[in-house]
Amino acid sequence: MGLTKTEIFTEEQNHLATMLKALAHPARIAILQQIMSANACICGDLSIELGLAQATISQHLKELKTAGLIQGTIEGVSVCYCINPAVWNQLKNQLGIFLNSTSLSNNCC
Amino acid sequence: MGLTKTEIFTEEQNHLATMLKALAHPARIAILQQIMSANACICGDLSIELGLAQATISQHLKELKTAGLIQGTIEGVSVCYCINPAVWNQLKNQLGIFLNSTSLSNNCC
DNA sequence: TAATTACATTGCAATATTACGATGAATGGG
DNA sequence: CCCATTCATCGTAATATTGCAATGTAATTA
Repeated sequence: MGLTKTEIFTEEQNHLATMLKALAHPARIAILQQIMSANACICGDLSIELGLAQATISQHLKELKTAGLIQGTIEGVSVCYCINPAVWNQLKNQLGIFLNSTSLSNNCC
Repeated sequence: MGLTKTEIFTEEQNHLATMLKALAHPARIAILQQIMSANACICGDLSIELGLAQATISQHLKELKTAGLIQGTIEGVSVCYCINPAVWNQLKNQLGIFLNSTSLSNNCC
């Protein structure tokens, strides 16, 4: 099938999964790290820096943008990308709750 | 191609991506939430609770186990799954560093 | 206006994921 | 030993992802 049964799960579960999926690729992690380390927009040299074709980088950027994690503004000929703070913080919170919802002291298995 | 160029990225980036990929499905999030809310091992009733076929749940559990996020021990006829605290904490740390490596005060885009 | 630069989009090919029925393997009860 | 229970694995179908060359689009420059 290859089709996730989203209707079975809660809005929250689906949303978190979507965000994590956007992060779950080394290229996208590298892109985000670049953007964050520049603390401002890194424009189009990501292709050279990461060693992936321009079309590939553009596609990854689109996925991150669709997830809402980054935003891009046109700056002359090039485009400037940076983190979307609202979505980023929201993810941080939701993920924090999820990852901390266990007391890691279970002597079960 | 459909084949990630892992050789281009750092060990850390690949590892984080692998962990996030394991989490990036609503069913696996739901499974982990169940396991955590029980604070101990939930065995095989996940299939009924989540409304997915037994084979599907088993496959998701395998992915979580392969990622190291959970561990399972045989308990008679059934199998008991619970969080692997070491890997879980390691992920929490690595993810925390990643998500906090930006000062969200950029007035860029 | 023509050429250049910077991205986006399209169209592929290769591979991965998701879901499930059917079947296999191991354990426990009778 | 036989059978039910529990879980894993296999096979398969539908769909998604990854990567890139080629091409399209919009703005800047000459």
